[in-house]
Amino acid sequence: MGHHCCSKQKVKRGLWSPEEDEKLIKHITTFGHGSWSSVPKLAGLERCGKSCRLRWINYLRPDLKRGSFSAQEERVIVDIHRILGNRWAQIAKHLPGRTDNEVKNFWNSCVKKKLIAQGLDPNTHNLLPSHKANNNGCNLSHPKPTSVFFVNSPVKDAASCMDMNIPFSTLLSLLPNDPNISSSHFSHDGPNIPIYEQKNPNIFWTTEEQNPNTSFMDFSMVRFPISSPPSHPSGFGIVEEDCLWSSSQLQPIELDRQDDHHDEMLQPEQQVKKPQQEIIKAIEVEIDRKADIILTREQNNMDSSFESSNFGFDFVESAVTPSDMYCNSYDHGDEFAWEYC
DNA sequence: AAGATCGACAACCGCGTCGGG
DNA sequence: CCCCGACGCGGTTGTCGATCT
Repeated sequence: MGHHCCSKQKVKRGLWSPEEDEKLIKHITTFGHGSWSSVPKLAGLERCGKSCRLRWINYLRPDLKRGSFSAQEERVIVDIHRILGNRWAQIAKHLPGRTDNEVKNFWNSCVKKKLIAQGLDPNTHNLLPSHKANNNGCNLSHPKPTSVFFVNSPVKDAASCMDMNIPFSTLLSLLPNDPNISSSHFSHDGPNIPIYEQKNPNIFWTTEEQNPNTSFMDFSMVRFPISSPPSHPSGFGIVEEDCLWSSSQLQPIELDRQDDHHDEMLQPEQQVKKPQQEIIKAIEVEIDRKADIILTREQNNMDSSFESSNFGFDFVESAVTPSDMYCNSYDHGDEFAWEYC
């Protein structure tokens, strides 16, 4: 039985033999792949085009980096995953020589387990409910730290945080349309920037007024509470999806929507109508740019203590420190450690 | 030594998107 | 505007070697 994608052909399945690899390499290096559907026939392979493509991309490509992931690569993966969720192809783009499949496998077999062992939900990068319960009030049953989360050295200077500002707008393509979410109040550190409030009482969530200890991600001037609810794997299911902010100009961009209550805060000239696809594209570009910054910083600052950063201290702190939990942080050589008690 | 289990990773499957006819 | 094929992506399954019992 052939694949549904190439039912007319007799195709072989399963692992590739060295002979098949050789044929495919020879064909592609000579002629290029062109249309993948025609590759099997031209290369003399009894495989479907899809299988050839996968074999080439994931295994035979000459620019692939083989071998296990470095600690640096691991950190990059965790950092980008925190923003993007399971968007393996996007993550892999920022790890030269690595494929989406490789990143995905590495995540599932290794990183995921590490995060769980640290009491973190691998989907949201927040503390697991069981750990929250165990750690409430620093009770006597846990006189010592129960888990330590090592993060790359935090940034202490605002300039770095500014550089590392996570594209607030980039998050939005990932967001669910959650009726429980509204932009309920605004911060005035700079331009009118909304801070969103999760209304679902079942979800752990605070606002600045409610709890002064609440952590915020600092995206340039955008203050963004990130005790993220589990409504989205990326952990950012907290912003109304139809309203975007340009990270460069910090202007809200309204998507097609009539009943939007954000209008009251916008000057008419600030309201920019754009097709959603166009905005999503722009967001993708911004994701790439920011992820490149992350990668560059990882590469440049492996040995420094307080100069390197993933997303900056605020980001990491808020990602792992719910406001109702007591946390200690301390310098741990070239890493920074959080201990939950 | 042999079978069971586990982990890593290769490969497959199904679905969404895009572009050409 | 619709259809269809190609492609890309993420989730899942399969395979195989290592380790355990």
